[in-house]
Amino acid sequence: MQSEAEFLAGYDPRDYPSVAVTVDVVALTIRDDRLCVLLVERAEQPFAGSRALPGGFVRDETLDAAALRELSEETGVERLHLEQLKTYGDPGRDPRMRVFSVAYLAFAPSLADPTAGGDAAGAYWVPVEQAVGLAFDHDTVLADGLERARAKLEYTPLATAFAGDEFTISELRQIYAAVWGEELHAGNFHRKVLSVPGFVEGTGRTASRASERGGPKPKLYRAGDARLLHPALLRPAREDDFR
Amino acid sequence: MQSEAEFLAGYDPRDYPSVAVTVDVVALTIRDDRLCVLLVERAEQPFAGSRALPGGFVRDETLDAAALRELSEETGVERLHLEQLKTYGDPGRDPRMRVFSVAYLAFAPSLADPTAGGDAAGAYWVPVEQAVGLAFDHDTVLADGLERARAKLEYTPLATAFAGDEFTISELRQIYAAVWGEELHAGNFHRKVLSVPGFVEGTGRTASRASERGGPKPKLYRAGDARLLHPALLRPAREDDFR
DNA sequence: CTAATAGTGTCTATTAGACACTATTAT
DNA sequence: ATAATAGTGTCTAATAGACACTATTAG
Repeated sequence: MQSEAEFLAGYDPRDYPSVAVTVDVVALTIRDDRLCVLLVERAEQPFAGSRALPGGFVRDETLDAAALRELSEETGVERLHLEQLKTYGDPGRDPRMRVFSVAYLAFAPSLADPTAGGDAAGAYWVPVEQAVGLAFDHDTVLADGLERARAKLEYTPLATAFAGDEFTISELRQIYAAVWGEELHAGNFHRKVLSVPGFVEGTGRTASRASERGGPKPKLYRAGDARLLHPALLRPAREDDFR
Repeated sequence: MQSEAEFLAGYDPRDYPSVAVTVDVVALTIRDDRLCVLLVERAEQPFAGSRALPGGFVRDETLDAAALRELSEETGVERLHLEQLKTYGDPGRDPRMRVFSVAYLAFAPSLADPTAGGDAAGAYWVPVEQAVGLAFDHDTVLADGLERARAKLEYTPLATAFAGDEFTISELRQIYAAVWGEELHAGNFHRKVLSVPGFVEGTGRTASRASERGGPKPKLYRAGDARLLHPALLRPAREDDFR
């Protein structure tokens, strides 16, 4: 039998049909209490002029690094949660060649408007309900990312990744409301968040100002050390989700 | 600006460095009340002679189809649950070239011993705790697959994918016990399963024989139409999982 | 007979959620 | 003053889990 070294010496990668691998990022943030996704306007073919998720070819780097790089090219990265979502590889999803796209999901605190960069003519945050008709199969990718985000808020403390370093319980509640698209009972939410060990920890400080329409000055919290919420913070059950 | 048609005519895929995409499958089943994973012994370089997850290069097909095909080559596929797990693409994870592996997770009912096929010298079911020292980064892939499987049993009815068409509540309980590695209280489990709408439905029939050590003849059930378990069937909480 | 299992009853502690209430602050 | 908010109290229904109990069957 051939040794591994002999095998590698005789191996020519060009014997195989050419494929490409890209990363695409579903980057989410909350702006004005609305869940928004980062879109770019494509300057290059294919789909020039269409809106798409930010992304690009993977270089000599890990997939995580590629996703972070593509995101950095569009927006100043601060604290950021980044996780792999799913890989899309149907033949024909890109007209150029066989392209596999590894999609990532990112949660970002509210940021300044992004700066266009790389091959994008422009980049901007768009409320998710207005993000339709995207290039490639990005409508599907976005839908999968939103479903993952909604589920993750239930059993992980990732909602804090949408907030700044310090936040109030009300701000956290508005994040949940924006992602889930449902109002949450303020009193019950407050008690629930504080009852989950490690979700948030008090800073001992208080906001310098109350909300625009009055009320006491709320206490400030920061993210705790829990990686999972136990018990979970379940979204209101809807019968038709189960069958 | 170039039209999309002009762009495609001048586009040569060979201008880009060559990469390959494979699928690897974490196929799980229950044998003798133990959770087992399907492994192959590699006949070809690299890692010839090592054990690995079954898998291979993606052809002109969807990723799902590739995973199903690779699995069929090793074992007779029956009812089977198949879902995408995660993509692994660190530079250097394959000594030949840049290889991205899209991992899949499969749940199968107990099957006959698999037949070796394709580039595998042999294929067999191995208890998961004995599946260590695998080729490539497959130890990591397996660990990720196991964690996903354990989590999915909590909030989906996928445990039924490990059972035959008809099964008893005790068989279902032993599936949970094997995947989670914990004994479950028989009485409470029984009541819980029947209380979740759509998890299982009665067949009206009864097993022809009781268990080996006596007891009443159990009723037979089949999988119901629920896609999610509500309320979920949570595994016993362990403090250190949360921080 | 003996021992194990299938399935049910009951009790307790925990939790989700509805509702109510007080104190505080912006306008 | 008015209205909205932060935070807490209380009650009810649902649930998880501990424990107990009966009936049934293999050996």
